[in-house]
Amino acid sequence: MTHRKTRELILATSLALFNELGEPNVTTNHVADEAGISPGNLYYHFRNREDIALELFKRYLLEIRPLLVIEEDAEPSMEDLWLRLHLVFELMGRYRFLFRNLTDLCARISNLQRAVHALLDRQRKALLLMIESLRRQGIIHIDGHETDNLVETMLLIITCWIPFAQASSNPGLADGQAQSDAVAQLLHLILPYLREPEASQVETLAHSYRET
Amino acid sequence: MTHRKTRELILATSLALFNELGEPNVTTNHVADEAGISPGNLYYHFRNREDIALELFKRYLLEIRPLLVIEEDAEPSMEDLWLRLHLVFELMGRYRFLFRNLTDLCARISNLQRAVHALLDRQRKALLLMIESLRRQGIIHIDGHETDNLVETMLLIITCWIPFAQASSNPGLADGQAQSDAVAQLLHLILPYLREPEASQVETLAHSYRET
DNA sequence: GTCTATATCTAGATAGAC
DNA sequence: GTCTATCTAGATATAGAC
Repeated sequence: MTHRKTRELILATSLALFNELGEPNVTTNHVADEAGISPGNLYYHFRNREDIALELFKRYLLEIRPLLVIEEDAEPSMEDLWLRLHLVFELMGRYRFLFRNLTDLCARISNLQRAVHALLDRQRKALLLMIESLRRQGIIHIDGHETDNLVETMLLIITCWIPFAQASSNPGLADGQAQSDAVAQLLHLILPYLREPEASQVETLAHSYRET
Repeated sequence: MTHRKTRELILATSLALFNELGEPNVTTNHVADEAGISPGNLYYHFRNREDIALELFKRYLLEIRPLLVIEEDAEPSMEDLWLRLHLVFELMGRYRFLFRNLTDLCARISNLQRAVHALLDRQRKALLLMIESLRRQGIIHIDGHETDNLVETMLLIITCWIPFAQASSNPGLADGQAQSDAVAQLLHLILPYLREPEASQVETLAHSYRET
């Protein structure tokens, strides 16, 4: 087996186990066992478990980054945004161990705190650009002060929908139901500020979304 | 030292350390050391660390319960609700280790998952009664379907504002700034549905709240 | 690159003296 | 009730053979 392949196997196995059991509850032995390699071999490829988690976080970053790019002069429709949100939440679900206990991970892995902070800022800016754009198009009607609060609440939901779904015993984290609920929740947040016909459209969309 | 007193000392010391460092990062030795007793003594009073965490959770339940009682026919003003929310968030701050990684705690401590689930239901009902009451008084204008979404989002913020504040590196968790931010965030959530003059009042309130 | 064997270390937990 | 001493288990991490 080539170097690259074993490394990838370890990462894939770790991701699956981390997501299922929570990263703190998965030992390196457990990962090695599940991957069908020896513990020693695992330590040939990674310095420790934090190293694995950090690599997985980097990959998450690589995948999320393009989803946060909002063109300054773009004029996205509500459907564009809905699609975007959907992709973000789907991605988060695939790396859900990261969000299950973000605080502890940050405390344990050096540099992660800063990276997470930067990511939050990036998301905040993307949301702001998004709202601004909708406002320019006249789709949404909201004043500047309210915008800040709306953005912060959206950010909270985006950051925390996974632990909340788990606390609520929402079983649909793997099959995508929890993701749909969270997207619907976000859409509902901006509903009061939307003009017609977008308001009705979003309401219908969010409703049908919850059903799936 | 009487039995009761040492037990209380262990609980108080554990709560402080759990809040500061996160429950998974605090060992029984650490607690004993900080409390100025021997590790053996700690195990005389508690079976293990989970036992301590569980006892702290029970005390949290005892304190939160009266705050969730909403009289069926009560007619609370916005200020009553604001005060109520403030008390709830202050209490949560004092037991913040519980919310820092609720998912892991539930996974590790048997029966906690069920208790947390019951607590969430109780909170959901209290929020619903609260909204219903405001609606009966004509203070708030919102249809039934929207109410469910609003309640669920409020519940998410209540459950997750602590990990979010930590992820955002909000340093004010101990001094109460994060609590104020969270209360303001909740108030803003119902703002679009409020009639005048309550809307303006709440806006002013939330604004001044963030300043403190 | 991968294995087996093992060293090290830490936290959880208990026994028995006082 | 509290202490000291200690045992155990389990996880991390390394050494050295293949």
